[in-house]
Amino acid sequence: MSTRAEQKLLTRRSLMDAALAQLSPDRGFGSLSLREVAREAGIAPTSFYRHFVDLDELGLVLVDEGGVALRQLMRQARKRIARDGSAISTSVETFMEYLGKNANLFRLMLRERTGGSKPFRTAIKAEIDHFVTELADDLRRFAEEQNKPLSDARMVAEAMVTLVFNQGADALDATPKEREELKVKLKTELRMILIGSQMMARHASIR
Amino acid sequence: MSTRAEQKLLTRRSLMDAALAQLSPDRGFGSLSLREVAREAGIAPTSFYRHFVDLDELGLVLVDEGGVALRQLMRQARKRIARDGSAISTSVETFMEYLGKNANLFRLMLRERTGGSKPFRTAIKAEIDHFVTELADDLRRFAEEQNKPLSDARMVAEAMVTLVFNQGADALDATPKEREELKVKLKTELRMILIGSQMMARHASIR
DNA sequence: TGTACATCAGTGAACGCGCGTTCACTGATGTAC
DNA sequence: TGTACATCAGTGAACGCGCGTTCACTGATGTAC
Repeated sequence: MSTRAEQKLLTRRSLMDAALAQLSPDRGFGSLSLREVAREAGIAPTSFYRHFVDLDELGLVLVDEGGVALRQLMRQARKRIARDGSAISTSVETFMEYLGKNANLFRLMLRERTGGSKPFRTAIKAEIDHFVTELADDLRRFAEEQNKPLSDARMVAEAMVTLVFNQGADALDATPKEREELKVKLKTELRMILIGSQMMARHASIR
Repeated sequence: MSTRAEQKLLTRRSLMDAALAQLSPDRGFGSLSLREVAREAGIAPTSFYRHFVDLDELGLVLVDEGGVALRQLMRQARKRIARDGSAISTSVETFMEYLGKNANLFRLMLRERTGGSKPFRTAIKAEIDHFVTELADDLRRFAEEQNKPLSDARMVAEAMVTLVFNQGADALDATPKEREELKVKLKTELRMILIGSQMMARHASIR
């Protein structure tokens, strides 16, 4: 690849990093300004337009990256579960690890899920939906392997993802100690849902 | 009360209503401007300062109103459960009814819970926390009455509230048909958690 | 390899706009006597 | 009840500011021959 094109990609990346860097518990993507992002990236405001038509376009690319992170997370969790067992505990640990490594990327996904512009919400919903679908598949597979049928796998997956993402948002702003408590709580809650679903399946099959 | 003071209260109310009216799936409280709110309320921008020091102060008053709505909701649900039984189903129905009647008030609570300024998040968290505490009390009481002990009542209440609020946020922007599906899903998920908790309590007591 | 031309990422000046906030004001309402 | 004064909700002009966006430009990099 030519030097010029490489340089362009580097600048593009620094714009995206600049936007991510400005996110915080107090500041959502919607409160960023183009000038601010360009300033943080070290380029003139007008140069921004060489890379994106507006801030929203940049945001959507970040959401794509968030989706990639989610898929990586899912793959990593599967690998570890295959090795260590303990699906719930391992999943929660893996999730929290990814959360720490990509704090602002997750912050974007968690916060703009509600409250962003329409294309934003749609894009994030699509990523999460994909995640839920994969989780539901896994749940069905585990249920079959262990011969413990469960009821409404998709619903179970949705509820689990809702709880994980919400506690994840809390974990982002929590102290390490609080984070550990959140993990314990999260694992317990996920277990409740799983057991509840198994009981409902058993009860339904007896009828 | 004198005419002047009454009029002032009316203006204050119309400022609050104006702010609420501007909220939508696309627009959070953070994107409102003082001038916009004053315009919508039909007063000069400068008159705003006769009522609030800034928009955030107005927002916090709205959060208080949200808290009041939550407590009303809780009281109403208790009354209906006492009459009709079916705690989960009745609670979900009552919640959705309140959601419809105070859409933008709930939108504020649901969205600014993450993403608003610090005092905002703190105030909303306090309201939700109160709600969770009351729910946990109810859950314990029901468990005792029905002689079906449950494990970690507070955790159960938190998980339930998380699910209810998240689906509530979705319900706000859903068609009536989707809303009905959300209700069914929500009831099933809450049942899973409750049953799961009961099973965990039983298992723990056997040991 | 050297030369002449094309491309294009990044620039700086300039624009109009809505914003939050200040200030001195107005005139209706309220109060004291 | 009537009069003189005080209060204060609402006003309109004015301010400085950061914003997004346009435009014609520069000069290094890339390409054709």
